[in-house]
Amino acid sequence: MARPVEYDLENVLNNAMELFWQKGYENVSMADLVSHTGLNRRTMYSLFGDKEGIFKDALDNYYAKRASLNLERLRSNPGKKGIKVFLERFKFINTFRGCLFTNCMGKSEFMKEDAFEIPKSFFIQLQEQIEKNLDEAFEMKEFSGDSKSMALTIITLVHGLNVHGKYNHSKEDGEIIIKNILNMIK
Amino acid sequence: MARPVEYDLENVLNNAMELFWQKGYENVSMADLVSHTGLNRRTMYSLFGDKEGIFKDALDNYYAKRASLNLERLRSNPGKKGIKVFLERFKFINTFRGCLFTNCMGKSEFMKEDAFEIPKSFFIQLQEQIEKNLDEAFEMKEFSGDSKSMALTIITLVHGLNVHGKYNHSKEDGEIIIKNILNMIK
DNA sequence: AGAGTTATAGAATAAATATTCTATAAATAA
DNA sequence: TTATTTATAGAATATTTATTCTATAACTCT
Repeated sequence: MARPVEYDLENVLNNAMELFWQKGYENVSMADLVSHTGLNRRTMYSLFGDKEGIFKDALDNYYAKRASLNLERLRSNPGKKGIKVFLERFKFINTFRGCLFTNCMGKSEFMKEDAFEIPKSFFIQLQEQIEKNLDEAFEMKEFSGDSKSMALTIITLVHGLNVHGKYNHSKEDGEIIIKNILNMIK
Repeated sequence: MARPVEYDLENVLNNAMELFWQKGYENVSMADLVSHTGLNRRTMYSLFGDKEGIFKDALDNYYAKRASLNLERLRSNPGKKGIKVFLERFKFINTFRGCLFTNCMGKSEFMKEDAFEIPKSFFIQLQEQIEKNLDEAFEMKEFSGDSKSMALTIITLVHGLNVHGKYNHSKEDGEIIIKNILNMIK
């Protein structure tokens, strides 16, 4: 019926996500988005409405394609194993650019926007899932202690790891902390 | 010799700092700075050069007036006591706006700028001082373990606390983590 | 008092950047 | 084929926001 699209939405969102991740919302211009996604300026607006629309869809994409994998890793490996698998992904993070979600907290008034619900609910789910894994670990005699408090400590260390990595580009530090966390679970 | 100033530099820097802290570098306009500092536009430029100059001086001010106090608390209270005093300040943070330094990582290319040295060296000093306090704690039989690894874990939890507080405005969470850290030192 | 110096006020300018507009192109269904 | 629909290209416009300019004010030293 109409001219077929030349872009791949998947690709467009991934490229936009990378830009926002690398530079932060306010430091990405529409010109950047146009040149890095290859998408036409006008098409951009008709697809996403405005810059904030692109941003929100990029966050959705990040959740769907990356962040939610962390939940999956925990769910599909019950008990301590899941936490180990989850944490070990951080060893392969070598760009030290932190977490897209957390980096975006710099966006003006972000915490009051709808889009903030995406990261917020993700971290709530993540913490709950870690707690669930710790409860399973308790059943499996791998852990004894307060699973709620330990889950909170773990999620805090994960946040901290993302920040520390930006100040100190040391791969060993990540490994040490991951090892320490796993040692705390016993 | 010349017309006397009407502003108070101390105040100007504090107000600028508050703005950058609250909104992030790119979301603060010169108009904001002018209206919130009460300083004249032109005077602003002659004092600081440009917006980045104001930002850099605000970071210096933050270090001099606030951040460095954390080092002092650790230094003046040897051993575990210092870590306790240092951590307990976080109980009184109820605005959940995170750490000015870390929030600024959203500034474009911040990590490649000179100003980045201010927070970077601060966190290095902080981690070293925590390690020193742990070594003292060891001498005082308050702690036995790897002070290097424990200092790294503590600094990471402090970073994490700042991030977690943004997602979850719970005062109890901070207290739980602080309690947990102190329990780890034994 | 008057010259010299720096501060202030707010308008004017300049630069960056989000958004819209004017064509034109490529497809399909009738 | 032709009408219709949506995509693309890139220029044009809007807006926002950093920076500079033109006066004018307030002080001190001679």
